[in-house]
Amino acid sequence: MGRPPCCDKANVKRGPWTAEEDAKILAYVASHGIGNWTLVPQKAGLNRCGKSCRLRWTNYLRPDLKHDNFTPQEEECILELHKTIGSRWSLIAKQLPGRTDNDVKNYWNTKLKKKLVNMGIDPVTHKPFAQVFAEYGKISGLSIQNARNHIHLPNNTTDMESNQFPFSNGTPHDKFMNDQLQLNYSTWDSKETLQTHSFTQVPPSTSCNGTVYTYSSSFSSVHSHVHTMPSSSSTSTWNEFILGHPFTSSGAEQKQGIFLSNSFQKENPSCGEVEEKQPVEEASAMDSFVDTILARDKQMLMDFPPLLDVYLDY
DNA sequence: AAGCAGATCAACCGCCCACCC
DNA sequence: GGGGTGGGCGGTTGATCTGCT
Repeated sequence: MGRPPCCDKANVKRGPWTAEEDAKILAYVASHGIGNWTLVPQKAGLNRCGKSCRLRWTNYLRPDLKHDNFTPQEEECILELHKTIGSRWSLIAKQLPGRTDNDVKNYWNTKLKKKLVNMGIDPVTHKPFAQVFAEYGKISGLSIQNARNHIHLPNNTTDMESNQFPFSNGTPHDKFMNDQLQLNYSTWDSKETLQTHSFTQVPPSTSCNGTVYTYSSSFSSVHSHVHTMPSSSSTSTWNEFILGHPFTSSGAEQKQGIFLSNSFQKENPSCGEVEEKQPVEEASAMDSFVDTILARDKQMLMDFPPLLDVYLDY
């Protein structure tokens, strides 16, 4: 038995708000303030769901909202924060005065995601597609070339033209990656060095109120990295490691209280709580995670030999 | 000018969590 | 401690706008 609906959906108005309804919300908030939204429709004389009233207020009517286009500086903030904490739109929006989570989310989905894709960067991981594909092979225990064979990375156009796509779990991200693979295969070459990207800090003239981050791409070789990971003798648990990892969303969430209040905010008091610029090593963070998973997997197989007979396919 | 496709964004949905009793 | 509730959140939908043919 689920939770009862917050209102009688059959008898409340839905869809676009009229100026008259907006005026009622504004008048109500002006005299009563914000809070107890379930009572707002009744008290304000609106035939709307309370939740809908709250959304209308927070996303549109709030006097402190900006309704103009996103600035390049705001864009850089969003990119940097999304790279660090993922699609935590409300957290990102809090760093952008006058913007709502809905604004940021829409801007990301309609503009920034495409922009990254055009740059050859996977908007989910913020890593070059080539690197993501390479890691897919790595997770499967395959070399890049074998990965290409295993997941049908394109040696030539025929694979792609025959619609054999590697990401086949049916998740939205898989579908997206397949789409991007299709879009990018013609220029991709596994022998080519992999593309990495990083933020370059530009002297603080404008900014997300201070520091400008230029999202740039460059071609370079991919290096393996030595990573910290929980050893079998470590007192920390695997779960703690994952939770504590700054580039997993949960880890970022845990740490946001720390990094969001540190140096960046000092330098950028209003845009504020953005992580200090990370150097190129950041791009390897996901490598670290993947490598660690693989190492742990290996350890498990050693600990539990019967599992050696089981084919583990991620 | 009409029709269509893609882009945009306001609004909704449903889940989750913190808070209160 | 546990259940109920309000509010917050991320994902999704769909109406409208815009540009192209």
